[in-house]
Amino acid sequence: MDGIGAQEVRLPELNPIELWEQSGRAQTMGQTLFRLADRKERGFVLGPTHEEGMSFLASRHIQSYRDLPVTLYQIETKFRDEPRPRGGLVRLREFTMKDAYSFDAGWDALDVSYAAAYEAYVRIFARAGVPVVPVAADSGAIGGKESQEFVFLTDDGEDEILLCPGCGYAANAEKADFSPPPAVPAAPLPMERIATPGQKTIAELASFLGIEQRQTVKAVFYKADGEPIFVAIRGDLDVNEVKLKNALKAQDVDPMDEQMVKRLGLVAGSASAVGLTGMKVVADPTAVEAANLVAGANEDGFHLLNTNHGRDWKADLVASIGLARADDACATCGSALQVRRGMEMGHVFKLGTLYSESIGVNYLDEAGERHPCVMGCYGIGVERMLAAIIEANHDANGITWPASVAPYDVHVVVLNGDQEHVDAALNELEAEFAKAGLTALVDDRPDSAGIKFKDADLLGMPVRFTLGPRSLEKGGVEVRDRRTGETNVLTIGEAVAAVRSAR
RNA sequence: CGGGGUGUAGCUCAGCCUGGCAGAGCGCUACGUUCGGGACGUAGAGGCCACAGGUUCAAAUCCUGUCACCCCGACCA
Repeated sequence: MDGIGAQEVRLPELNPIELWEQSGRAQTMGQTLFRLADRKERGFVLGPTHEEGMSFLASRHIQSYRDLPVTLYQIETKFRDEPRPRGGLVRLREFTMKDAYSFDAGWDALDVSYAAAYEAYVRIFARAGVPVVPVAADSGAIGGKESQEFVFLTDDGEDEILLCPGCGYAANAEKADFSPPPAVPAAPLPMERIATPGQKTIAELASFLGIEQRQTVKAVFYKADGEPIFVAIRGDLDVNEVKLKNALKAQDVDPMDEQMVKRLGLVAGSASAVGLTGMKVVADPTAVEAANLVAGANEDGFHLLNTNHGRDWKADLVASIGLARADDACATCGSALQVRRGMEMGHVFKLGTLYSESIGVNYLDEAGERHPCVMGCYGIGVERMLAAIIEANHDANGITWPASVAPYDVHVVVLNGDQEHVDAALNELEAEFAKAGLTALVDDRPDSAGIKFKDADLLGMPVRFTLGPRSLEKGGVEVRDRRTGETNVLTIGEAVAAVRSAR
């Protein structure tokens, strides 16, 4: 971060609620905000992220285009009342985030700051020994125009990632574009009502009629911010709820509950938009473009042959809301997409002027005109990254920390430390560490050597020094590389110098 | 919030089905031996069986409720 000219700061965790009302997120973040009140009943929130705070800080200092660009960052605790904390360090109510925010004069300038942060992230993950894949992502509750996640691929991950082996396209399933299989070409035929007793699912219906699933329309019911939504999508596809939410510009999209389905008189298993009134109809292009699709007749046990959009029904909104799956065609090059699971390590966003407008971060340009700053924000989950570092750097005996992120440079196992000459050598060693600016974890417990060696392996500092009567006889300390097991006996001075130069 | 699971010694767990003395391994304490890749012997200490009710002659065990934690879904770094 410092390397790209970012400035470290530290913001309060305790924020007045007014700041969050100003940005509108007191409402939009809803339940995930930890709220509290002081003795005078003034409202506060514990910061779940710091777009508001950073914008407020920036608004006090940025006046002219000459003040820009500015990137501020901090490494600080965030609080989120998560619906379900889980997985040890993977999802916490209280976690540490490295969060950075850039302020620029215009979108082109943001692209430069964004690219710099992006490149810095690539270097950070490489140095920490965590293999990540940058993927296109949905920006979720943070908002903004464009965003990319850095994803650590692991079967334990919470996210589904689609990867294109052909062109390198990579995206979170929430966001992923793809080309649905083509429709079966046909000229429109007259609509026809037929009996389909007991056929509830698309698979049943298709095999009952001897047609392909892509020759049907699937009806799915949702509730978007309390409003009923009827979704029509070709039978061979599933709905991506994130895309649906974005298309509707809704805050919350959930599958419709049974009471609501009943109240609205919807016939699950035989529903369609033909003749439907009283609710908004959202259609995927696949349902609109194909001809002669089989749809529900809105009567249990009956379906309609040859329904056609425009003639028989009409969508209020047409938007791509299909969920990409393994083996779907890449939208760019047509190759079959692959699916992997992954864990989100970091996320970079082009925020735009969302917060600079609501909080009031403005600058005067060369012409003396006032504009809101164009912002970007960049986060890394520290605990989550810790989990990934260990996942990516361990062997059967324990952790194998990359030197760049090891808690200590050296693990010193002291044997027979009660012997005077061993103790004297240890004092000398510690003095050398101090002089060299190295940190050491010294194990001088009166336990057996085996226990201490096992613990050293488990904790996994990159280098282990063994200091005892036997090593001193051989001329100093035994130096052992945690990963390779390579062992040498060196003098105290040589050993410390070797670690220092390797760091 | 919906679904599933678990709460017993410091830790990991058995015991619960089929009610009847509170258990094991590890750890801990003492002594002796051992001592550079998780040693051994002997002797010990250690419990409101999550909590609150109920059933019963008798409850860790059966029933009801509460709480906490873990796992699966919606949220995200």
